[in-house]
Amino acid sequence: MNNFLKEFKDRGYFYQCTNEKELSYLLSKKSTNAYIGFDSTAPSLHVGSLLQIMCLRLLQKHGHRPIVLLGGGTTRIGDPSGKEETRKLLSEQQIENNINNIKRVFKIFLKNNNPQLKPIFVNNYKWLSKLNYINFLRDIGKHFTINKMLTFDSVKLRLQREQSLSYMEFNYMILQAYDFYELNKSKNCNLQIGGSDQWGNIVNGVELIKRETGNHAYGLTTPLITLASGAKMGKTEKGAVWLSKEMLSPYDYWQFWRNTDDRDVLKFLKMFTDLSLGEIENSKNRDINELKILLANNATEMLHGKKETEKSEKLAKNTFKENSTGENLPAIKINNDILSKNLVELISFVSKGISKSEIRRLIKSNAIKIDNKNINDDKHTVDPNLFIDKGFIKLSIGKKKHFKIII
RNA sequence: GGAGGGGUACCAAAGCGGUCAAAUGGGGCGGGCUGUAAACCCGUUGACUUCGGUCUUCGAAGGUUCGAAUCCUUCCCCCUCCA
Repeated sequence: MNNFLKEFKDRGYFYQCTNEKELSYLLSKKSTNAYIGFDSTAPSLHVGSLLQIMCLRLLQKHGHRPIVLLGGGTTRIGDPSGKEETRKLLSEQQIENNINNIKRVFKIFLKNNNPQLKPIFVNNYKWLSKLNYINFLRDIGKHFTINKMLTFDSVKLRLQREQSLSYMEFNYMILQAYDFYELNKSKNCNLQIGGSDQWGNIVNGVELIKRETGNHAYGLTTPLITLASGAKMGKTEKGAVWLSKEMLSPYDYWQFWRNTDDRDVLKFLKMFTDLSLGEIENSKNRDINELKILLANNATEMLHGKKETEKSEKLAKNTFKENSTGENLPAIKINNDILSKNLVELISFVSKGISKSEIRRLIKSNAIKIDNKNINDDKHTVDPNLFIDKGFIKLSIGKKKHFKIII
């Protein structure tokens, strides 16, 4: 088997594939251009797309060239796959902004000095917006039968559930197939990768290419990752795990990985780090918490760089080490005025966004510590003398949030 | 176009004149256990509060009533069925 495909499988990226033999041969024979389309409905991608990004990275590592399609065209339509209801339509401006933000993530993950392997960015709006309806129906539409389209899961499920599926959405798969066809012609792209829910769309593209041009193109899908807990990956209590430091701080990103379920750690090391499979195999018996740190460090470094990663690791150590004095925590400056008021006011100032009622509740439920000492009186006023020795106090809210308070 | 069903807190879903800041479940938060995991247990989950209370919520706006999430009117939105 081709090296790329082998690693693809060994890392757990593989779900299914059209004509594996031929694809394997193609990938061994020459450098191939492959594309993945990304949804541009949000200003950033989140961890849910990370597996796809890792696929492109792996591709690049094996000497193939990634094409990133940021669907300005299809985002305007909305993919019905896996969606229970019609999605909200976005304005042109929003989509453009999203695309620009998302590009930055790829520039990080797919950075490469070899000009032959640099990612190619394409926006399908460029060609989709130029389509002429009549010509499109005649040239492309003739290859699609409604009979077949109705059998695709994305369509079937919506119909079964008696949920409305607009004609617009119904056309999504044709447009995605057309994208592949277009990229095959203009960028010599012979492979499309996607999540398992994209299978139908991808196969349509493969067939369209075959019929229109006689070329052989291939599709490869990745499994849907579910966590050991059964939940979908990528969402936490705090919302989506974004791949942008504006939307999720490097520290929180690090924490996301650090908090991986025991049962998922090895799987994630394979999927989301560059550590070689051999290395991972050898570390198997290491302490589980060490492995989580290894995972967090590798994953965070890939996205946010070494410096931010080291900072995050250090901050984590500081935060969770019992009785740490807290000097390395992020500092928050307050003034004497706030200090002279009670604790509720102080916390309210430090941790914006939580209500005073909530703070009172926290205080009553023993969640608040000052210099590691519990305070459960909501009328407590912080003694300014505490600042004398060290020049700051450590304020803890629950076990995971700690602040260094300076005057 | 016709007939019916529905919009309740983060989500799902009860309530159908006062005892409703609104059952229950999920999620969140906090505590316990522990390993920043899982599982489990407990508490909590509108805001403000001098802890006595006060104020604002049940699609929107009006109205009836001592009193409305609950009744009436108009409007907006969603869904199903028929055409």
